[in-house]
Amino acid sequence: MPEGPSLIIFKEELQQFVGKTVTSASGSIKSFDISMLEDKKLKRLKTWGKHLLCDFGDFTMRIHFLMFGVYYINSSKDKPVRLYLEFDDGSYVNFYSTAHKLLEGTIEEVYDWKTDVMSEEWDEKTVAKKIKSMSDRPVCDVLLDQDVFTGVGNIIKNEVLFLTKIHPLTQIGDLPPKKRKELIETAVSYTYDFLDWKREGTLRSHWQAHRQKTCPRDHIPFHKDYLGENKRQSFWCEECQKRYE
DNA sequence: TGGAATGTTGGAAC
DNA sequence: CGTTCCAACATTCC
Repeated sequence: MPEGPSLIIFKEELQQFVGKTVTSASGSIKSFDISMLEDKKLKRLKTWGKHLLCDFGDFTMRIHFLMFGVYYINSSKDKPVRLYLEFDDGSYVNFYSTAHKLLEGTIEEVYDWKTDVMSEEWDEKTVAKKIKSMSDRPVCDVLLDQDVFTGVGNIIKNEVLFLTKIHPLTQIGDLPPKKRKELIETAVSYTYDFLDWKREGTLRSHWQAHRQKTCPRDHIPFHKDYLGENKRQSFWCEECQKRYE
């Protein structure tokens, strides 16, 4: 389900549990002992890209929603529960199809928010510098690299490449400096647009390339293929998206 | 109705 | 031992 902006919304919706203490915890998680969460107070929630970080003081639980992750607040659905948490005021939350991991120590040591597109600490220079050492990687891969564009997912990738008129297989090193800057800035601005549209419930109607059949600029058919390291679905227009070489 | 999809991980294989 | 590959996870939509 989620790319970075959705995690911001998740964090807001789950904020009601911050400051409350877990009275009961169960589920099908195998990566750690769920009973560790009992009697622990949820101190704060943070996000790093697509990671939801639940700070319990001594440790942090990282939740990843993968493709189909979802949660239900004060309600359930008829599927196996990955994690059920009940709090001291009787409220509860169920997580389904999520991946959980326990992180010891402080999360500040583990995560760098300078690359997190949705973070206040996001820093263009840091990203520009990282990209410099990746000259032979195609842009479609670099945009999905969570250590470079933390929080960007496949939809954002397709839309950003369309907006910047860059062919997905263009290598980073072949982009003129001005274009490279535009790529970075558009990744951020589009991600904020994504968040606004997600809140409005109008995200899909704003897709110009992702899952589209025809280029809205010149009305010729989009190309669709599975590109890059992870063979992710790419939609692009051979006419208006330039392949720099 | 089967296959693909807003994603990542961990372990096998090489 | 480093890298690459692939199954696994799980649900909804077309």
